[in-house]
Amino acid sequence: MPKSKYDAIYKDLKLKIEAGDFPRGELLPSENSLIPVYGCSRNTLRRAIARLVTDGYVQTIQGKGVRNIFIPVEQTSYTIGDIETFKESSLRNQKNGSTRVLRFVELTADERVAGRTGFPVGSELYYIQRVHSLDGKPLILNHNYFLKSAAPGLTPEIAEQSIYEYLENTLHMTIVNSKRVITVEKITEIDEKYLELNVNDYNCLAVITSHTYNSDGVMFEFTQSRHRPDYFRFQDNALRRGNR
Amino acid sequence: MPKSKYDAIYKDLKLKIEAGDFPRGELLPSENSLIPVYGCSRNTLRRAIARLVTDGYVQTIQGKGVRNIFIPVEQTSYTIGDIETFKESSLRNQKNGSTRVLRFVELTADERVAGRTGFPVGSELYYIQRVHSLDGKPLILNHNYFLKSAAPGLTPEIAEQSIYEYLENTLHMTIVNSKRVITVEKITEIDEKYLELNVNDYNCLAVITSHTYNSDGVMFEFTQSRHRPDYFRFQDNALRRGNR
DNA sequence: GCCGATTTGTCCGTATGTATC
DNA sequence: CGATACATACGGACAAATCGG
Repeated sequence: MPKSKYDAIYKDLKLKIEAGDFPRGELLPSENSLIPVYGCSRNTLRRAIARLVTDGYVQTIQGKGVRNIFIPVEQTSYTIGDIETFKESSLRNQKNGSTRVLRFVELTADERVAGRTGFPVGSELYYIQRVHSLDGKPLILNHNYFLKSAAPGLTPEIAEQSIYEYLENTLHMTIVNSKRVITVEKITEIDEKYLELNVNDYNCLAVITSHTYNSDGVMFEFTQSRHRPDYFRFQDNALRRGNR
Repeated sequence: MPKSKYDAIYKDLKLKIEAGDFPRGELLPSENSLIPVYGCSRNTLRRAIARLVTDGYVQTIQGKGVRNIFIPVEQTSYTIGDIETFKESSLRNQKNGSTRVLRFVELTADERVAGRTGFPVGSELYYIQRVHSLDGKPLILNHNYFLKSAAPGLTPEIAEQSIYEYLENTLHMTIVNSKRVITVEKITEIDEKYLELNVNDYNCLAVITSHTYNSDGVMFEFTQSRHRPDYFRFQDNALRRGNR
């Protein structure tokens, strides 16, 4: 359900582009010709197009038009500049995702935990360790830390389903943004065990470290996601802004 | 030099935030109070703020205000959602970057090259192999393919300086966007040799594969950047758009 | 090279909706 | 409930780039 007019236009254009309704590499109909089609103002249409630009679907050239540069990509990619839960990603890829909870404990942040996560010393936290599998193959080992005061009532049962669903739908929390860092790290014995890896094969893996914020401005989650290197794929569309 | 009014406001607010002029975690002055400060319309101010949101500097909450969520980060990070050249990155980090050209050849894309790069079979290409070092330490091994028709006149001398500077300032090409994929791959003998790695230590590295487009809509560059795993850092700020 | 038509980029003012307090 | 703050939407004006005659 589109939450606004420009969002509806954005989604419609996106679908049409994905469906190949516009020739690849060519220009889309001009803004002025699309305005009557959608019955909107120019600003509204331009807002929809701006989103397509950041998605890497089109590029705009002043004086010429809007070029379709969409290329169908591997659907198996893990994430694309948006916050997406494992469950959402599984559904999008029409795969059979499953989650196993390895550990579920409550703890108080000491110096060591505080330094690692960024939570203040003394914070009451949930620490959850989970393995995400796709079609039965373990792909991701997750270490989650949730601030208990912001995400109260978490249980192992919820962790096995979807924590974000619980936070958003039951607690009505609004998740806003997530600062992520991707690095490559050495494999630990825990990784080796739960991701069924062999040091003699790959001896490192991809790690996504993220600090996630809600609309109260509190960092309520720290997560370290450890990904099997042979299945890890992270996509991005970068724009050149330069100093011009 | 700001290229527009909203860009000037964006840069000014960004600097003020980085300088700590606004209390961290608190709300910025409201839009209405900033409008007279900058002498602009509300739309223009909101456009500047929208950029700060995508940068992860602030978050906006309807009915409340704009919260400063800036956290100073490691400057050593390689890249942040923008296309940045190695030279620009070195300067930003105030490091002493240097580039060594290992190979510089012209070739015609055969089946194998075409499949790997995405250029059509028969394309005339430059193939350039380079090592980027920071403070004398080799960090990145680059395999660049440039479309000769779009980037004519490349030389090893240019490749040792900055190819993008040549493309943008001399050829007046406008670089628009770059589709990137990050993966983790096994080390090859070439990596081992030029990045001074040891298989017994790390046996894989971070790989950024990118397809870059100019304003003519032609993919003129394919590049594979192979990064030392112990120095690789990729930052990102993801926004939760969900389905709400 | 100039001119005019087309197309995107920037900016403004206003009105209305919605969430917070 | 009212005041405040951000979100959406509209319409208009002018600038800047592109392209064809």
